[in-house]
Amino acid sequence: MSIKLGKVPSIRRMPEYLGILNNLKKRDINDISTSYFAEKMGIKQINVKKDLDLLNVTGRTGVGYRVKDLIHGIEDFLGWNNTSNAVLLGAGNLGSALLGYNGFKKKGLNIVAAFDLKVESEKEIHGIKVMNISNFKDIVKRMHINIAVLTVPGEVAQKVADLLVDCGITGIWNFTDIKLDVPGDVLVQDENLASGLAELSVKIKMKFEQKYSEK
Amino acid sequence: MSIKLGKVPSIRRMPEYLGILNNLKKRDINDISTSYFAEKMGIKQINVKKDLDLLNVTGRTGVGYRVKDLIHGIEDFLGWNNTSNAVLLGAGNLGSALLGYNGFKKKGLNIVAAFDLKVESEKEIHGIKVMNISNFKDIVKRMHINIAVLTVPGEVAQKVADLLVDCGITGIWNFTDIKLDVPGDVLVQDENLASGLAELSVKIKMKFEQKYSEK
DNA sequence: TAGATTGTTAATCGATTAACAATC
DNA sequence: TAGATTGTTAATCGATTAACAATC
Repeated sequence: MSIKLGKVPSIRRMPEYLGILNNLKKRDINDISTSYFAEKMGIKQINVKKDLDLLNVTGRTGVGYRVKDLIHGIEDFLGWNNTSNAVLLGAGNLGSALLGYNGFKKKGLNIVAAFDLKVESEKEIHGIKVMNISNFKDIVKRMHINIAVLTVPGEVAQKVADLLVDCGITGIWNFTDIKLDVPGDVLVQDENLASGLAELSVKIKMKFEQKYSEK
Repeated sequence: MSIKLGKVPSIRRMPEYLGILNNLKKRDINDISTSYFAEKMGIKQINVKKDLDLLNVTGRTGVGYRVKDLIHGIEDFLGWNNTSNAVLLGAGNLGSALLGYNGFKKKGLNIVAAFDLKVESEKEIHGIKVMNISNFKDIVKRMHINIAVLTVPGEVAQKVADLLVDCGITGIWNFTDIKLDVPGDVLVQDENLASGLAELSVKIKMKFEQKYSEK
């Protein structure tokens, strides 16, 4: 599906604003200006301004924005005010790590169950039930699941994705490095660790080369 | 440090090309065209063309590129042909998961040791030694460490980053959601899971709204 | 020769940045 | 009134896309 998103970089910055805002709230600070964010985040003030313009929030000229308004504005914008039920597929290293991450609920993601090909009898990891994948269809039918977090080994990723699609799941957060082949109405968000490492690698390489060309 | 990178999106796509290429190599396919990548990756052929133009590799008009040349070209471009030694800080859920990921070495990253605040006596996770962080300075001094993978809890992230800087480490792959405050010559690559989830959340929200406006 | 594909230059699009007016 | 900051429009920059020539 080709949804016209626009502003992807702005969207990706929103959680960082939210983190800063929640911190301010904790410290009972009620008003904040774009230049504060800019300084904290190491970006330009005008960039922050443009990002916040996407929200349905008005600031007060000469004063700034209300922290409370921005928090609501961003949660609204991201849809993090009403929680989505999610399942996790593949309770290996990475999957287990994600099950142990408590921050998801605050981010509108409620992992209700996990499934694995290898798990025989039901068990729990970090308080979340892990079942054999054969139970998947039943559970999904009973609950309203919006998102599947895919952390299975690459070799079975497509097969599991097919099952997800078959069960009517239309949002997949894909942590495998396989490019999934899914129908057009299924959303896939690829999370690729290697991209970040590639970026860092090139930066290091450039710094190194720069160092030696400076002599 | 403000290194002029240019082409960040292209750099981030390189690992995916590499994955496809290694697959082709395994299948003994020697030549490949840009349109093959485009189809596999769901992007435009001309986009692939431009990406490969960054490499020091020439194709043959009417035929395509040699798989072997592209693999070498990308590894060279990313600096993944000579391995960097790395340490990991914070052997919690995510840290342990990363220690268990075998793919890093192929990506030029060799995690030689891990450190944790809570670990008392030396132990091993996935075959990698985990020590108390008090041993950090000694170990780093003895080995040539280029990169620190930071997976500690947010509360101690800045403190640990200070230690890293103090020990002369100039490349940090930051998995915490804290914006680290480091000297200008230290490279920080932020890996922010929440950004991906934000993107997916907005897409899902838009799909939902679209669905109901279509009636 | 016809087809496929690289190589290269130009056009378009979108994100960032700049400039300045409006207003608390 | 002066200072700070939002609001808004225009300029710039970089990435993607288009077009076509060159060549195997």
